[in-house]
Amino acid sequence: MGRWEPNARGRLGRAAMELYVERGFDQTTVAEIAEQAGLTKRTFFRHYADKRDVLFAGMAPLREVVVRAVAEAPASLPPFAVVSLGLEAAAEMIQERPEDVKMRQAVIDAHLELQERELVKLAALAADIAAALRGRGLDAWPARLVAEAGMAAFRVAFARWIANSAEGLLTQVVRESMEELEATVTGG
Amino acid sequence: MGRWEPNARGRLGRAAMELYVERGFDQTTVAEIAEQAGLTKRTFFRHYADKRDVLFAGMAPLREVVVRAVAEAPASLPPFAVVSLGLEAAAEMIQERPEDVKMRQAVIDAHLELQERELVKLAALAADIAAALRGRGLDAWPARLVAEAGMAAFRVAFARWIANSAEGLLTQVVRESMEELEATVTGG
DNA sequence: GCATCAATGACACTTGGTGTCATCACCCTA
DNA sequence: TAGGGTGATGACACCAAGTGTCATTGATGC
Repeated sequence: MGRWEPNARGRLGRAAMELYVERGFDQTTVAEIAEQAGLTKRTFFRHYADKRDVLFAGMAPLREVVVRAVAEAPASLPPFAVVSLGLEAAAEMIQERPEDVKMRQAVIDAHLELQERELVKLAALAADIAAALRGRGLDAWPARLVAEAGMAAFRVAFARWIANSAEGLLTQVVRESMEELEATVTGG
Repeated sequence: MGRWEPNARGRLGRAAMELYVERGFDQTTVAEIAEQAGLTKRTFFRHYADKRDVLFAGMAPLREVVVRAVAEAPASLPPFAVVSLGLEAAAEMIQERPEDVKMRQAVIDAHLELQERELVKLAALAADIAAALRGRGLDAWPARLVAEAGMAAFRVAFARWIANSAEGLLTQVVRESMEELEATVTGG
């Protein structure tokens, strides 16, 4: 038993999510989050960079999974197929907890400032993918191009999956989105 | 001669840009901007939603140009070609003042919070394009998909144009980026 | 001249976020 | 077993972004 209750970060994160869902993101102050977690405002900012960071702290493992999938994809695969593989791996991870994901997304979709943060995080993910592609020998600009285009397809697939609960597995929607992109860009 | 100097909004915008360039975005307070423009902090927020808004207020005409180009494109053109046309129209507009654009972009690239805002603005532009495509009879999800993919190619082209001053006309870089996307997605 | 209106100023207030120092439990070592 | 780090937290002051509200002021229309 420590002087402090264990898992301060986890308590803060849970308290924040509860309040964000209950009363909305901007009707929640950091002081309230900290109080609910039995801590102080200052301590909140020691665990999370800012109020929005709570919603996006879980993306780190996602990045690892995607980058590994891209790096370990068969050398014979064309770049776009490699990106597709990586993003399907992400989809697999995401769809493990559909309810949590959808609740989180509802909070994000209700606040522009959270969508801003979401977009930079996804852009960072695209940059990671591009770096992994460069590691496979692809030139910098083509790598970035195919990574960003893949992320675009992924974003649309994710939105579609969120919007339509009967949509099935996210991996499947992502794969379809990739194929549809290929078809429509080719001249469909 | 009014009680107040004319063009308060313009003065605020110019003052803000000067200070952002001179000393950096977050070393500039709204009070300083207002003072330099001969106004008060409160008046700044009557003309701009927030400190970042100054950098993105000029995007409205861009949206109009792109949406019109998409709406008026020949009916026979496939969707991706239509998006390409729209974004080339945007490129044409942007490349009219290369120095201003590059200075503005240098400020944005130096601050993550500004990149956040840039990404939502571009996402909004993609949403506008998707809406224009729906107006041409395309279904919602494919419209969004091709609009987002086109914006991805545009973003990469723009970054490439900014990074390489000898790159020539932005319209040309955008067109090449679109073609490269098509080639690489098809299986290059 | 007089009422109205739009733009600005003045001012208080909330909140996010940071800097700084004190405190307290735990651990290691002599 | 005493004592000195160490790391996490609390306490507190502080700055700057952004908002609500009311007063002021010049222009405009009647």
